[in-house]
Amino acid sequence: MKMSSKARYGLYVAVELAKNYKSDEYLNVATLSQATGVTEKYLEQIIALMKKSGIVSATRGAAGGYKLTACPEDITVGQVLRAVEDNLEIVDCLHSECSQRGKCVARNLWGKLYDNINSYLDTISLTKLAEDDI
Amino acid sequence: MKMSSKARYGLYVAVELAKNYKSDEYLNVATLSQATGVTEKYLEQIIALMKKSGIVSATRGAAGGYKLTACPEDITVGQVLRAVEDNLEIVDCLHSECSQRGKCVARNLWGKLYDNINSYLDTISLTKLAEDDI
DNA sequence: TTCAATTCCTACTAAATTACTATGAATAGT
DNA sequence: ACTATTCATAGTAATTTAGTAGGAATTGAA
Repeated sequence: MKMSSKARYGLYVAVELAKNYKSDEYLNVATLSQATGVTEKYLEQIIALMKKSGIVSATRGAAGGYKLTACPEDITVGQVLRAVEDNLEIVDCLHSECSQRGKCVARNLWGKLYDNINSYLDTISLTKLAEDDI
Repeated sequence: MKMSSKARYGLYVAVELAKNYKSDEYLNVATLSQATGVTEKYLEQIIALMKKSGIVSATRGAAGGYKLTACPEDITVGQVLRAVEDNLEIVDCLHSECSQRGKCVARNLWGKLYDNINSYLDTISLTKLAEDDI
């Protein structure tokens, strides 16, 4: 059970955008790539997921780039990770087949664990994360 | 971030052994395979991990097999998962390289999340799991 | 002491997933 | 029109997961 690099990079991006929030300017992917050490092309894909989930907005062309759609106090680490890590879901036996068909002892457990993880992650805002106040 | 099949199968095995705990007899891998629907050879490997971590003991030969080393009230889901899922550790940036070298904002977060997950998983005994009292 | 039943050990392999790379179209501003 | 940017999508290499396979070691019973 591991966090993907997308999860980590997603947080890096979120923190950079949080730092830039007050300026109200867009940060482009080249800048974010430099700040985070992740290639531009990979970041594009990660940021696309964040955009899709609504925590980031974008504009194209000169002076284009990305910014947060809300202030960093109001965006949580949980939101970022759920956006970026398609699989925060721990296990997909909720939807798919299972050798135990219905009587799986783990099923309920995974659900509760998922809730537990998310409610923790949702207590941490980007501001807190950036300040390492966790 | 997904639970592996080993994690799930490990729990299946643990529950079977828990059910059998009172009898004080050993359950062999063929029986466990039938009960869980997992191949014998794969189960062997999984149970080996549980044995290595000390929650299961074994004996060979006729009437051999496996049993729990403690009563099911005293063994937690956390113990099983840590035994079986080498990677409950979420991320290994604690030991290895990281594009941010030291100033990684996520590092502390992963540690706290790990603690959070484990302390939850350690509140659930095998007895509770078997009864779905989670 | 031999035999059968079992665990134990370790190497191999196929499938899936992750972590990128690559190409180019669409759009916004000057 | 031109340039700077995001957006969309396809491809690929590396890693991990999930499982197979073969046989050695041990135990208990006849």
